[in-house]
Amino acid sequence: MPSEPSAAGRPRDPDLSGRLMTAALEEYTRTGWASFSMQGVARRAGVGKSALYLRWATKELLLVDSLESVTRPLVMDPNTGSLHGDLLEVASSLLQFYLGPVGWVTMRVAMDIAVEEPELHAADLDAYQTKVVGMHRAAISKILTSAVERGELNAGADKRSMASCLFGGVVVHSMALSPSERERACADPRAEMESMVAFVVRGIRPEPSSGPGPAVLESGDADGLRLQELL
Amino acid sequence: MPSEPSAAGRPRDPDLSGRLMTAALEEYTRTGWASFSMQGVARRAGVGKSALYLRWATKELLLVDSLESVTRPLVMDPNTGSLHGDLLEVASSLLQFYLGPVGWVTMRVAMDIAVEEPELHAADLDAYQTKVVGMHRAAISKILTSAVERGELNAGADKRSMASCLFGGVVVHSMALSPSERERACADPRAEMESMVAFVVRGIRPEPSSGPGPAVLESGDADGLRLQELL
Amino acid sequence: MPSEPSAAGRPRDPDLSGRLMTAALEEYTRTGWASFSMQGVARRAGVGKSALYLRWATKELLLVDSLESVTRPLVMDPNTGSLHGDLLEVASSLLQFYLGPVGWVTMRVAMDIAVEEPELHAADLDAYQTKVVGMHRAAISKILTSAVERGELNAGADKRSMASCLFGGVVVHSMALSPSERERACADPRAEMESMVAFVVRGIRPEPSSGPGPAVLESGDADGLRLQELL
Amino acid sequence: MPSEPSAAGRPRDPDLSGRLMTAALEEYTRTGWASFSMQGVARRAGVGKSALYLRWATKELLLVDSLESVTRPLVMDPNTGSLHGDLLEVASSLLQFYLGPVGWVTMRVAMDIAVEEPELHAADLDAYQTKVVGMHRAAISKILTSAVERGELNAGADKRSMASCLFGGVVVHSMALSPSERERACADPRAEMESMVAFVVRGIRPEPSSGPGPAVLESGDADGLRLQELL
DNA sequence: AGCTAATCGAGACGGTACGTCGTGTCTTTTC
DNA sequence: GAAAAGACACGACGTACCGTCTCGATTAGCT
Repeated sequence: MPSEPSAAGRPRDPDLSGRLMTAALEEYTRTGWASFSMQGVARRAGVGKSALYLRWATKELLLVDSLESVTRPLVMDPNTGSLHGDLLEVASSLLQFYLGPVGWVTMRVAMDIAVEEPELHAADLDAYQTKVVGMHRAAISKILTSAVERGELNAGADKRSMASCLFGGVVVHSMALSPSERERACADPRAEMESMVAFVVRGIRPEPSSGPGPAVLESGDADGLRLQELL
Repeated sequence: MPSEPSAAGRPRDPDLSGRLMTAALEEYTRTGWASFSMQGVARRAGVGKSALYLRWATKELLLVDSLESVTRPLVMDPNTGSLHGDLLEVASSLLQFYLGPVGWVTMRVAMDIAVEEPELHAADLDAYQTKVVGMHRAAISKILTSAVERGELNAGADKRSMASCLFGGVVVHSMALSPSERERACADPRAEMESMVAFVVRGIRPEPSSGPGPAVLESGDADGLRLQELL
Repeated sequence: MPSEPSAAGRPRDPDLSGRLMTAALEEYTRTGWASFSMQGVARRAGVGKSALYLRWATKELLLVDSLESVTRPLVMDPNTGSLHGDLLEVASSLLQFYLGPVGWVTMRVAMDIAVEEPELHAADLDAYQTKVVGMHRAAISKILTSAVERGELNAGADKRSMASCLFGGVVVHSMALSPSERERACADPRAEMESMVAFVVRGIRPEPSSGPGPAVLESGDADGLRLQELL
Repeated sequence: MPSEPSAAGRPRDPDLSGRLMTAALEEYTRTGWASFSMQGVARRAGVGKSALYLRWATKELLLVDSLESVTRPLVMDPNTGSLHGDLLEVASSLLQFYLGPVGWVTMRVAMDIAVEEPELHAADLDAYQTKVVGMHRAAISKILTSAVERGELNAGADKRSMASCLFGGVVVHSMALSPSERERACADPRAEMESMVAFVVRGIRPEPSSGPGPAVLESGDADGLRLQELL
């Protein structure tokens, strides 16, 4: 959604906005935020800077729009009929997303927003945080609501905490993978998420009967938490 | 802890590092990350740029050190006797940490490391990651080990997923708070974390009595996930 | 006199040329030549740039037309009966002209033409030069011709040098005046030119009685003229 | 004379100012004032823009200094013993100067000064006008003063007008030459100036005896004043 | 005491990006 | 079918900061 176009005069090139957002994402993923520049995006897209500034006043706004444009297609409304199935769907989707460059960018921008003083570009970027990251957490929340309807979850449960745990778990997991693990996760995200979803679902079940016993979690390797695994 | 000083030659001004970190914090709190510049810090401190570059190679490292220097150490060694109590201690400490500017920067740098190509700055930043996140890692490892000893957690459990969920949950929670919620969370971080920790502990308990539910679906096909092709 | 309008198609807004020239003059007087821009004129007039470029190819041409439109024609056809009187008339007219903004721009453009490579803009600008400077040329030619008829000037005289001296003298004089002298010159241009014209007329008089003086030296060698080698 | 250098800190590269001025002149003569840009000068010299802006705040000041640096060597203090000889020396020197690119530039800048609003860069550029163009006119004035001492000129003569006429005549002449005439003038500037100097000297002589007679001027061609000849 | 070696202020330097502005061309709609 | 309006590629503006560098002036410990 670039800024309001006008009626009279030469109309804007309809393809250009898309090309610019694509170029912006390429630029960002290649160089990171620190070297993300309007100049660079224009260069990469083979256009003048005016074409950019006509549509987006700052590079933040450009990046936000660009991210949104590729995030939107991520439909997060599974309906497998079970809490476990729904969460597995969403979790593996999210993992796939945050393993890709757009996911990286999304998290980094979200962080930049969190770091930024509120009075600065707050208005511009807050909407983004709500839209993109919030969307993901909202998807999980929705699944939890369905679970309440099916009786799989107490109505009074803290759905926000649950959603944060799963969402955060996925994100942190995606960041902590070694290159070889990364490859494996890309190849089969559902298998990658199976264990974590099972863990979360177990926490979600409304009323656990007491009786402790041996867990059936098949673990990962139990060699303690390496630094990379933690973060 | 600025970079290794040398033996011979004129010794460093012992006060200067402190003055520079103070100036860095003033600069950061006044203008935010976006306008945080080495030049600005030097200007504010009334020194040349060399005094900065002799101690810190990048502004990230400077800021991290500066923030660290004013942060009291987290409570990372709880011993409440129960898994729930220990995790609540750690979770609230982490929340407190990631609500403050030190936590923001820490996450930012961690993300930069995760995203960065391994060959770039790896040596520089890995040391940092170890330093800052090290205590978190040690604390969580210790808690989980204690839980295994107490029989609250199966030795073969996927500790990695559990840690990711708790850690990620706390971080995401801290990022998603509105200003007013933020204030509340700062005031009483334990209350803020109570619900999430309870949820996690429930998931951790070793053996659920009943079956895991009808979660045998093979997950349909990922309709709506055109993400990969869009990148 | 904007460039040739066409017959068919949408007719030009008859008022627009005038409005544009007015806007150009406002812009020029407000900001000076350095910040005189087509864009600024278009903005001030509230029209698109095409309306300007359809009529004037360059901002010089626009400004010249605009200035011309508000300038009364010079007195360039004197007939006082004497060479001195005629030249005084023309010289003071020229002085007046080159003291005003129209004269400035005229000289600027003339210099651009003289400096420019012949193949560049030659066609465009030659027409302009003819139009603006044409009357000066006609007037001076006529005066010199009359002087020949009256016997005040030898038919074989180097009229070119004479004209250059007078014309150049006036222009240089107009450029070298201090603000206060400028004011005085505008108030009474004839008095300002009296001395110079007298000097020129003395040189023009056909035949000096005595010898030309001891000017037979072959001029030494040009010590101190290292200019050419320095370029 | 770039702006005041400082005491402390790394000293300025002593050669750089010269290289920059050379690059500036190259740039100007190649492209004219309209396309004369700091950026272009920096590019040509292979330096950053900071090196330019450190020394000259505006491109006008840069150009002025650059011109001065090549104008200074033009020693204009002939001493042939006669008015005619002195003037011929100076006139041919000036002609040579104004036929070259530096001369073009000098005149154009002088015009820009005359055109500019007084309150703008007036302080900056006025000095230049006085220094460079004034220097040339002053040289002529000095010769005239010597002529007064030798009795070749009335003490009460309007030396300013005379200087303007000769100076202006030379400049206008240099601008009005066709390419072929230009070549001829460069080859032998004294011959080119002979006629004009003779004309001026005749005007200068203190008291003409009456008696008209046939001029000895060997004219140019007498076919009227073509436009180019006038300007 | 003289030497060596580092610190430190200061600032030059080659780069690069900022966001604004102006250029001249091009592509539409409007009359 | 030209006029008019705005999009567009291009590039300069002057400022700011980057990280490296070269200075001079300190300020120690080591011969």
